[in-house]
Amino acid sequence: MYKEAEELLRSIVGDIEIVFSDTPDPKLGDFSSTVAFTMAKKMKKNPKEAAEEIISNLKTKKMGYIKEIRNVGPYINFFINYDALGHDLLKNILNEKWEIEEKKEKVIVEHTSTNPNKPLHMGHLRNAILGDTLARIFKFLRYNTEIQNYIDDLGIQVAETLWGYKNLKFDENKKFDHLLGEIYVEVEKIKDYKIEKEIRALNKEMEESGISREFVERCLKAQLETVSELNISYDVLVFESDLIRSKIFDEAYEKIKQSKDIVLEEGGENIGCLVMKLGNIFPDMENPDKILIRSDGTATYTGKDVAYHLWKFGLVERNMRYLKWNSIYKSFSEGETRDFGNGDIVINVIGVEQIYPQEVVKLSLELLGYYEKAENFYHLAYEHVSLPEEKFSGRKGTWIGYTVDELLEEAFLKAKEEVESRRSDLPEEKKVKIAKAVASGAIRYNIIKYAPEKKITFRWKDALNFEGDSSPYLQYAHARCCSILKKAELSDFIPNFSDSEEKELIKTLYEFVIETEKACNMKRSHIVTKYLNDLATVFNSFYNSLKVLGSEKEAQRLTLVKATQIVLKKGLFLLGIEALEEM
RNA sequence: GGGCCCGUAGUCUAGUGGACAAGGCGCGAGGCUUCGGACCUCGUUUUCGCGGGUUCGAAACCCGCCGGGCUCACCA
Repeated sequence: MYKEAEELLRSIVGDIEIVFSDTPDPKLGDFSSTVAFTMAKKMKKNPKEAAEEIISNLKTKKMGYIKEIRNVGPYINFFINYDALGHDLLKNILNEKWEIEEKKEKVIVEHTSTNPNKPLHMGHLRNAILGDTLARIFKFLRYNTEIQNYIDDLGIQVAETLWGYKNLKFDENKKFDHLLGEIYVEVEKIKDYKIEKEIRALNKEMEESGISREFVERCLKAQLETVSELNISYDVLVFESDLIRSKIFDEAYEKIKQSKDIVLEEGGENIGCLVMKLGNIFPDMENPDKILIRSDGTATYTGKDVAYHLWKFGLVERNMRYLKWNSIYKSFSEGETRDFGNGDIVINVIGVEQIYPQEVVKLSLELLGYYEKAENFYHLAYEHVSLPEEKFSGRKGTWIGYTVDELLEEAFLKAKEEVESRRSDLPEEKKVKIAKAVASGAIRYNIIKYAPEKKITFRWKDALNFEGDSSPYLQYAHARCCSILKKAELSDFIPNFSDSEEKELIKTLYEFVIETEKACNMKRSHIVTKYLNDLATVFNSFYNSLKVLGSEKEAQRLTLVKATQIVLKKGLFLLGIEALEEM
């Protein structure tokens, strides 16, 4: 439809930018273009005359989904042939034909990547939800998509927790990640010089003998249980220890040394370090050099990240082996070979505080001559979730009381209460199922609806809001569709979409793929939530003012309901939210 | 100090050059003999942080301020 309008205009105005926007009132048209403003200059006329001239030239053109083109002052307004559009669109939606072409690029989305020594809290959750949702959008748009979760199993945080686990007494009956979280907070509190020394020794032992692997996996398993309640999963868990053992990092460091801008310092304060020279790129910085390998030969965080990304982009020969762990693969010392990594596009969901180090990783790709890879390296930076009073801190333990498990439990209780009061007729099992889906959906929606660069202050009132701009609002609209559809059979009809509510619904349904593509291109998933909320609003309005069952136009309205149900279900799936048939 | 991000009604947010700035929450008034009231309709409240500029047109783009945050380690 928009394509048709663009082609029509293009044939008159030539090569200038054409964008469409909604009109303020459907009486003026269904959508409009402002090309007349741009053309007015070229034609040396006023915009209104330019618009009139463009229209007069379009008069002779053949039109399909466009019924009429008219100018309102300088605006060129299009009227949609809803019968034609509705007929074809509904047919496609009912067959789930989205007309999306298969992409040849492989996309790797890395998200979560939480240290495996604590339970997930709201801050981690935003990361996981942003990543999972974006990956779902990429998959829907037919990209080959791989989701990675990077497990830093050799870090000092794990060492501290392992030390505490061995030396301190705690309630062993707790969920393992919660237990470790409390241990970690305690160790941070009591650690002195002597303990720190022991922890460092333990950390060294971990790196050399792999004694922490089982411990880390137990914690990871508990974390994965939590996110799976929110329909979040991964394709592969990449353990840092395996990247080291498989010598992928070594190979990557050899490669890095080949760049003339990454040098082994022979003097100065960084003597003995492998350093990325960024003076030309950041001339204003006091100390623009970035150390990748320390003078003692160990890699810095950024150094490891550069190496990891050479692997992600398929730029090292060596690979790891993998074992299937439930439905997810994990890297392991033995197992099968799999084609993980080797991506064309890499998206990292990492907090805003890492904008600079992420920029350095991108620059390293450029310095090594991989310009195309650098171009396809995206840091999806998101702002943090904070409590009204302070920030979440793993060390200080401000997350206690706000873990994802506690949030889920709280949301479930609230949802269960709602279901009880509305649907006491349902069997217990069903009520629980609905309450779970409502709780999980409400949490996901409440986080993904904000633009990533917005800070979120966590308030129970908002997180447990089941009305208005929320997931239950969408789920309810879907359940309504299902309820109607249960009462009648679909049948053929001759299109006659004459009511404004029908038209509005068709137009909104048409926008689904367009909006999803926009969300994908901009890497902003909240565009999808906005769209679905609009769709549900338009549908509810349609539902309230027009009768479906028993009306003269039952067949076509029923088909509209069916199409709405399918799009809502698909859209909710993109958000990782279950589309309930009743609630 | 350099770089980046945020500032839109009481409150939270959408809106990266177009027609009167759009929603949610809150508050107020209505709507089931009607396909499910987790809904709908109407009302309330905004000099889009401030001051310049560019443009036929600016919440959006440029410059300068103000307020808040992040960042500039051989830390992770």
